[in-house]
Amino acid sequence: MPTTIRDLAKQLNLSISTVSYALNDGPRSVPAEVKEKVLRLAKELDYRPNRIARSMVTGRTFTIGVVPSDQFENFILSPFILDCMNGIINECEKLNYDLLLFTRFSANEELKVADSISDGRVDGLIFLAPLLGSKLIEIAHRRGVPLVITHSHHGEQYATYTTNNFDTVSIAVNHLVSLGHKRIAHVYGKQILEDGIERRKAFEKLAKELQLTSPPEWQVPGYFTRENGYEASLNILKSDNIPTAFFCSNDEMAVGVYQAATELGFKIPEDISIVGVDNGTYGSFMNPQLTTVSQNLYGIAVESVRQLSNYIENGKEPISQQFKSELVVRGSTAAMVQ
Amino acid sequence: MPTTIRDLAKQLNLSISTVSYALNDGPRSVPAEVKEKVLRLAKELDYRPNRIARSMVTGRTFTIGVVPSDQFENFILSPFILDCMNGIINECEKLNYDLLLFTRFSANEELKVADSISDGRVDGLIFLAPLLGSKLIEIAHRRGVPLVITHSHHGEQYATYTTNNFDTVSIAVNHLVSLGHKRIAHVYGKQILEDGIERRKAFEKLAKELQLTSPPEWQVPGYFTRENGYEASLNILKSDNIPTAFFCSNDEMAVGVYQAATELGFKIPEDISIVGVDNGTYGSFMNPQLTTVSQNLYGIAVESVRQLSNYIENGKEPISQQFKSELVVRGSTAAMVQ
DNA sequence: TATTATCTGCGAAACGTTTCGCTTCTGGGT
DNA sequence: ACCCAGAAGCGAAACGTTTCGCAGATAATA
Repeated sequence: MPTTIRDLAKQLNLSISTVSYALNDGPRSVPAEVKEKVLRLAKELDYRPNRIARSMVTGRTFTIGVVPSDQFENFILSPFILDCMNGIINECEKLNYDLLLFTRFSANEELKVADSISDGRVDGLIFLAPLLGSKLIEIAHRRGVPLVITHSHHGEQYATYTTNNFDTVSIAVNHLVSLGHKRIAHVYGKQILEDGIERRKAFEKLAKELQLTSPPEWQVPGYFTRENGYEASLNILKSDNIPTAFFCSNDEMAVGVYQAATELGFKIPEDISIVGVDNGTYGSFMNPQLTTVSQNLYGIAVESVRQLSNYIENGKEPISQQFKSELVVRGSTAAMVQ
Repeated sequence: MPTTIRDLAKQLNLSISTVSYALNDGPRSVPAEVKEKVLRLAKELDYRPNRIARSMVTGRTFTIGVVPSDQFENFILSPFILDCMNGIINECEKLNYDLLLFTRFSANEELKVADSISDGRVDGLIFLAPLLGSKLIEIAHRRGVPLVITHSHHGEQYATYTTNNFDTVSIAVNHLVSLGHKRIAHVYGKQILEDGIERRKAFEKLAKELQLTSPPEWQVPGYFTRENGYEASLNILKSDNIPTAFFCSNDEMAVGVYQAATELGFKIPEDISIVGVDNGTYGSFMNPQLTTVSQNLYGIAVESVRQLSNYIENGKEPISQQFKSELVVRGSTAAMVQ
């Protein structure tokens, strides 16, 4: 029972089309007085256009869909996602898009989810760090939904916004090496996420090249979560063979290492140096503040929205981009004392 | 050019209505063979119903709108919001709703935002800790959009999901008192948010009742952000009159106090005890882990979604609820040593 | 004055569904 | 043999917009 354009037309003895032109300032002109009359009545009757009906005919929704990585409850809105979302949200606000957050990521219903993200409710999709095996992207692409991907590649045909993981790891490890560390452990991330896999490979390569001491038992899975980072590092720190530094494939796991270290009486950075990856906002919450490699999560998010929108609006193909990582030295790393 | 129901009908020499009944299993029956035929072709042609068109006729969107507090860039997706959103998202997944995140909260465009949240795209709205002066709620209500409010009241007519702020503060302060603290500072939150105002009043009342030492210069604005919490507490800690404990109206400000204290060489909790409010997930990231009063952010979010959905689906009026606060003792508080 | 543009405005189609009202057919019960 | 219920299926209305094709009136051009 909200006011419709038909109500306005009837009360003013005008045709629907004329009213529509008046309300939208086009695509045809209407005399100023008519327009004023229409707008006045519209205001009086609290008329607001039904977006669903408009979408029906225009095919546009002015909504962008965000598809977070499926399958991991903790990943839904992790601190990592928080920073991505902040960028997406702010840019969407600027570009006048709203955001449809897809919440049904249960892996066992992949086909349902696929239908859900391509049922006409969004103008385009942003995939946030999708899992490697996920078929969602391929399906959405085949169905002609404009899309971009962050923090993962998925083949040449997609526009992706990423950082170079080898550089990222290299920056972190070289920072530690420059401080005199040679005995370095690696808490690595999920091996079904591109970042997890690549960073692990990078660390292995660098360990060899730089002749680090990092036996297999020092390279442990933290699955990108604080809890697992804690457990994995606890085992190492309890053993009789202890590294002088930890490289963690993301900041959250670094938090876990902080806890394990503190619990066992190690001082950071005096006894143990720790480096993370991401530079999430909460890294500066930590005590001491975390040394990390910035991924520019915010910037990546912003750029992906921009390119997606530019494609939707102007048909300009989005261009993949690789962002630079950057060392952020804070309080969790220190030079070795012999 | 996606397949439509009309395409299916044409290819099968059936009417549109019959195809619709077959696809939806009702509301009328179709013979098993016909149904099978339809479903097979639908699959073959990758048919999926257009949700926009369906919404057009059913009036339902199976989407819930989330309206974060307007006006504060930092508040968009603060750690506080993170925990709320986690609850909302998980419950929406269960109940098969998707989430429309309204990102256009610029206060100067309040009317536009009002139109945006009531233009037919959502079945209902959740307001997250709305500002006290915001007219959005009233407008949406008047327009007949089902809505619930978290972390704020806005008059009897609304369903609200909150905690008792007096209890919350009382729990925190009494914890400190029981540890022997009498000299307590308060870093308070935004005074345009109900929680900010009420907690401040509660602290003032309690300070009087419990005969605490807490001069005006120890009651400082932190605006619910880390940065401001840092600055406000830094001033106090630099003065020659120093409290033995800080009560912070949320966890984020407590982080700021941690930093100020650490920077000036105070040890937590040996020199200074700190209590926060919220029990956000990142509280346990801190070192030492933060003693705080749990607000059950997650539970509040879940319940608000449930009630909203129950209203949408079954017309059952949502019932306001006040949640219990709970002390979470961790490492940032300790007994006074004389 | 005759001819063309330009301005107003209307009616109707279209977007892709759901669902109501009808008609026709089938089969079971008297 | 007759009646009636139920099944099967169709056509069309409806949801609320946008926009195209027309037509009549008015103004500008020759």
